[in-house]
Amino acid sequence: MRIPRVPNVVIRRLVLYLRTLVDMDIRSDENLFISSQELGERAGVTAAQVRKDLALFGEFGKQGVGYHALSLMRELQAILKVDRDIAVGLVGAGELGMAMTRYNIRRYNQNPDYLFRMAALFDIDPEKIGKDVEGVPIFPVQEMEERVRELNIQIMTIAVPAAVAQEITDMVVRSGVKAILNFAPIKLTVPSDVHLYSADVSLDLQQLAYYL
Amino acid sequence: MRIPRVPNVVIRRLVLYLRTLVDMDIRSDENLFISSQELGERAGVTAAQVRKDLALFGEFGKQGVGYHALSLMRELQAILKVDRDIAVGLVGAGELGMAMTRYNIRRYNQNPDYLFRMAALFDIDPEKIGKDVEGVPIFPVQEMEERVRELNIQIMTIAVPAAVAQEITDMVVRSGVKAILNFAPIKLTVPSDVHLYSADVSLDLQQLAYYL
DNA sequence: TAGATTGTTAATCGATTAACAATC
DNA sequence: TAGATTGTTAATCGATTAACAATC
Repeated sequence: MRIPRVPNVVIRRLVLYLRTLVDMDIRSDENLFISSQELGERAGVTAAQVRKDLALFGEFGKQGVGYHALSLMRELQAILKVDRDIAVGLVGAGELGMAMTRYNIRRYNQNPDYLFRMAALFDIDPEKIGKDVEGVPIFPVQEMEERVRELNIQIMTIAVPAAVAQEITDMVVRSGVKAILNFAPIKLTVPSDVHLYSADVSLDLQQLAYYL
Repeated sequence: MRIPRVPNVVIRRLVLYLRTLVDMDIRSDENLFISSQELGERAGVTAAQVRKDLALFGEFGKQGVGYHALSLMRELQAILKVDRDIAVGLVGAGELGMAMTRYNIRRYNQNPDYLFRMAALFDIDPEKIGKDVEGVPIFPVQEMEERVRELNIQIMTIAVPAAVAQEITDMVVRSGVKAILNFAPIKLTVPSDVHLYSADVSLDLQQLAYYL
């Protein structure tokens, strides 16, 4: 099936639908069907939107009945590519980086559907290098290229100070990683074939302040 | 001046413009003017968009010259209400919560333009209650309503496990806080007069996986 | 004055919602 | 069969971009 260019917002919503299904504990009922109406309500979007989004990728529903919940969950996992193990790296083993890493590891261990596996941390501090966080080794940033290849790291998380974030990003790009999740509060520049998403707590806080 | 309903995306961009100006270190030149063209380039949006966004709130520019950088910065701070001290609370003094708190405190101490002041943490763990994180006290969640009033907490950050996040949110709402930043990976429901923004790392990671 | 850049209107683009024939 | 709900087309809505007169 030919998939047209998919807007970013649609992907964001697919992730939401998937999480809604996962949280519903649908495995308890093998034969559960869910309508676009109900899925929409639970995810916080309209029924029409749900149908439109899903229709972009195929025909997953049955008229008069709805969507087979378990199948839809599997389909969404496949579309979003979260049905396979994904090795994740993190640069900057500071407070935030450590917290993120532990958080991720915990989810990975507790939830068999959560396949983001922390594979390596990178830092410049000689004090930290060689140590590990719950079994995840800390390597010197100089070894990034080598380790990315060796461990097949597909997503790199950046949690370094803003001042060095661009420099580190360039390194990550050179190491061949095509997807970056950035926590540094600064605008990063990457080549067009690299996908960057920036999560910035201080932007979020400032945004909220407007509504006070 | 009458301000029309402002779309959320515009607020998001205003925050971006403000940060761009702050990062430019414009204080070194009292008389610096910046064009919508340049500001747009630095922030990653078109010049027309910059002008349109700003025009929603007033006329800040000068034809043929551009915007007085320092004045624009002050205007944006006022519009976004980040020109005054804002007391922030956090529920869930776990790993992530602690990391966020320390991160915020550090920024507050280092940057005189960053006015989000961590005022209190809340937790249920008797081990943690009574202790403090870099001077910020940890209170029992039961005292939330009282402490919010006493400390004039305006934004509450939620960093508790997903399982109790809605329950805690209801408490936050009862305590009178009108702006919530949520880190728990779950859809929360709040009354329409409460502003909620959810930052979810696992959603971000899943979204990135699609582009692999 | 000449050149540059704003604020704003009009044109375009894209995304959401409504509606309904098809069909389980 | 009757009722329900899909997939999809058409209508609506909103946001972005282009263009340009006003003016510093």
